[in-house]
Amino acid sequence: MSKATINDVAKYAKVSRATVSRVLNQNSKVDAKLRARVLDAITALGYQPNRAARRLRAQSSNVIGLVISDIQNPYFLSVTRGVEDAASAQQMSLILCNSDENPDKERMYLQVMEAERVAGLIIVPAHSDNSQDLNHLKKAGIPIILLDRAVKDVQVDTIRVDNERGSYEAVNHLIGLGYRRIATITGSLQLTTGQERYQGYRTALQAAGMPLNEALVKFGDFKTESGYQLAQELMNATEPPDAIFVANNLMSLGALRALLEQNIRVPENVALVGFDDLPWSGELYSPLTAVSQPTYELGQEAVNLLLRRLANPKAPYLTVVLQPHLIVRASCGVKLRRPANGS
Amino acid sequence: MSKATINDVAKYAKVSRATVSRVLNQNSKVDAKLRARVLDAITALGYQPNRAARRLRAQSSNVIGLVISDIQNPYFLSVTRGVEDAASAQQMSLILCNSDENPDKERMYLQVMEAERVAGLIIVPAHSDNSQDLNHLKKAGIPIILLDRAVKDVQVDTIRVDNERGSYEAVNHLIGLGYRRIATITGSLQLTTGQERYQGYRTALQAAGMPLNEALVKFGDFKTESGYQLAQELMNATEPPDAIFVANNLMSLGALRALLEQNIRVPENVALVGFDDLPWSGELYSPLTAVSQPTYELGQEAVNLLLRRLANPKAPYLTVVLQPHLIVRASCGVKLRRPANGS
DNA sequence: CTGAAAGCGCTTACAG
DNA sequence: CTGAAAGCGCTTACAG
Repeated sequence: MSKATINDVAKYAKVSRATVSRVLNQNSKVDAKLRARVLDAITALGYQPNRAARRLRAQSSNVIGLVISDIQNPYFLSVTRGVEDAASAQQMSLILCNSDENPDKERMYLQVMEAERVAGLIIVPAHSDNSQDLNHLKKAGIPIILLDRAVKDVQVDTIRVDNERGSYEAVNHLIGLGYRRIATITGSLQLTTGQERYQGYRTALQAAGMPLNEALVKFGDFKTESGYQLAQELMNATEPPDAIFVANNLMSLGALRALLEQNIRVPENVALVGFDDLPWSGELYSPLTAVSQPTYELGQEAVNLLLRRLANPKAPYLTVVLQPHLIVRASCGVKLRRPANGS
Repeated sequence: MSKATINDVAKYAKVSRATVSRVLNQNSKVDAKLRARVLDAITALGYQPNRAARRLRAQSSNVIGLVISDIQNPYFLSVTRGVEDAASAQQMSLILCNSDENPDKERMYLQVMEAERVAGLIIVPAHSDNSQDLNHLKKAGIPIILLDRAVKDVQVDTIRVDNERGSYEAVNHLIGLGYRRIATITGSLQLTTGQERYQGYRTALQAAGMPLNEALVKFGDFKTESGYQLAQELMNATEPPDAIFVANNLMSLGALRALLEQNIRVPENVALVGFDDLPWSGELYSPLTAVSQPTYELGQEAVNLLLRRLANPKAPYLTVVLQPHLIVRASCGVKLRRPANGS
């Protein structure tokens, strides 16, 4: 069965195609009788307007592009959910791509987004230097929202959390509990999240008058395996840390695995605090104290920023910063070090 | 800056639009000199073909629709990754929707898919009775691949795991360890996965000559909260079970949370085996013994089925069944009940 | 191998 | 309020 087109509907309803189009788009007045005939015809023929044709003609799209840097990361479950909900509330669809932290894949997908003439792009950039590609898209008239990470030399709307403050709080919490050899497993300094979370660690130490010990700083890549490796390195050193702040969720899981394998108890032998909460953080071997990001809201706000930009392309660029908050569970050793009712 | 079109490229390269199109689509011979001029023009103008126009004219699309039933479920991290990888290897993009287990949302999204004229649809159906919508799409010429769950009265390609065998193995493993009051928290019988996993439980009991005790059977909805609730119900009964088989990942996490809150030790007080493995199952409070599905392969195979169907629309419909396997960790109590080197 | 022309299914000034 | 007509940016027989 071939698909019904607007012509079929027009014939069936004995009106012009223009009238069918007007009924469909609801923005101009159509006589009630004609409208009824058109609606009948649509149901009778099972008509679905061809969006490719509409997009071509109207030069506007109801598709949002979403480029994620690592679709395996649970962080994006909730972010994507937020984007999807907000988009579908506006009758917009989502094209989803996974750059896999790979600049080449990212470039390819940006070309796809351009070719699709998406209404706008929400992207978690894979690196902080792709200003060229992004600016190209911007010039092509596609609004861009940067999510989670910033990019040098590109002026666009941005939504992210206050990473520095989040890790400051996490590390400060450990300091308050009396830990003195606090290590960090942090992310790549190529990413703004990596920079900012590392900075929060340093600021907290500094504010407490504690020296920065380079032997206690390990740089990972935000993936599970590096958390696993680096936790081993830290614990196998001659002077291991008494606490570790891990800069994202996957590395925290990797670190936890390494500690378990070596029978190092958390928090008795070493305390652990992570960045990014997980829905199952409370059910982990050592329930994880973590900096929780409002991930769902991050996704929603990204769409809001996009809608705002679409409504007013010349509006000044906005950076929206959401606040993370520390969720205290057992892995930081709060029960060992303080009374349970401690503030 | 307005976008370059094929006309601009043609003028710049001093050839016809047809020639530009031929260079772009690589399927017919173009003189090397002309080709070079066209390629130069494309780079010079930063030209990206408009996919909406191509789709309209060529009546073919390089977009795959993916409708997921619950995007919050970690199960789909890996499935989506598999689909994405396989699709991008074929230069195809993904439109992602989340039906949220809601038949109305699902229907709406199926309409979107039809309107987008996607090349094909991969769907995890939200209920087993939407044959009407799916058959409509099928008639409209859009190939459908059912993932994970079957639907009544609709003949299409299907990819799923052997759910009955998976839960049979899980329950049989518990029986082999000597448990005698084995409860199950299973999913809705509206879903084939719910039916099949429940059936596997019953078959295993039956094969062992054990009676089915209805007090030990609880029906959830595959979401965390129901696992939490039903585990409480089971453990608060006058005769609680000595083991629980939970029919999916989220309910397993919920059950684990309930047990932790009540200080019920796993597996010492009650053993736990789940369906669906999680990347962090080994780092859970009680490392979870679980039936692991080949989720990534499920996603990839779904795309393969789709490509096969696209290549040969009249081919007989296929159901591909992948085998799950049991991963034994601590939560089933294997160490309590058997020597560590037991087979 | 190449170009002129038709047409995919819509939307939108334009005229009435 | 309604219809005839033009045109969005492509691809693809068709002719040469």
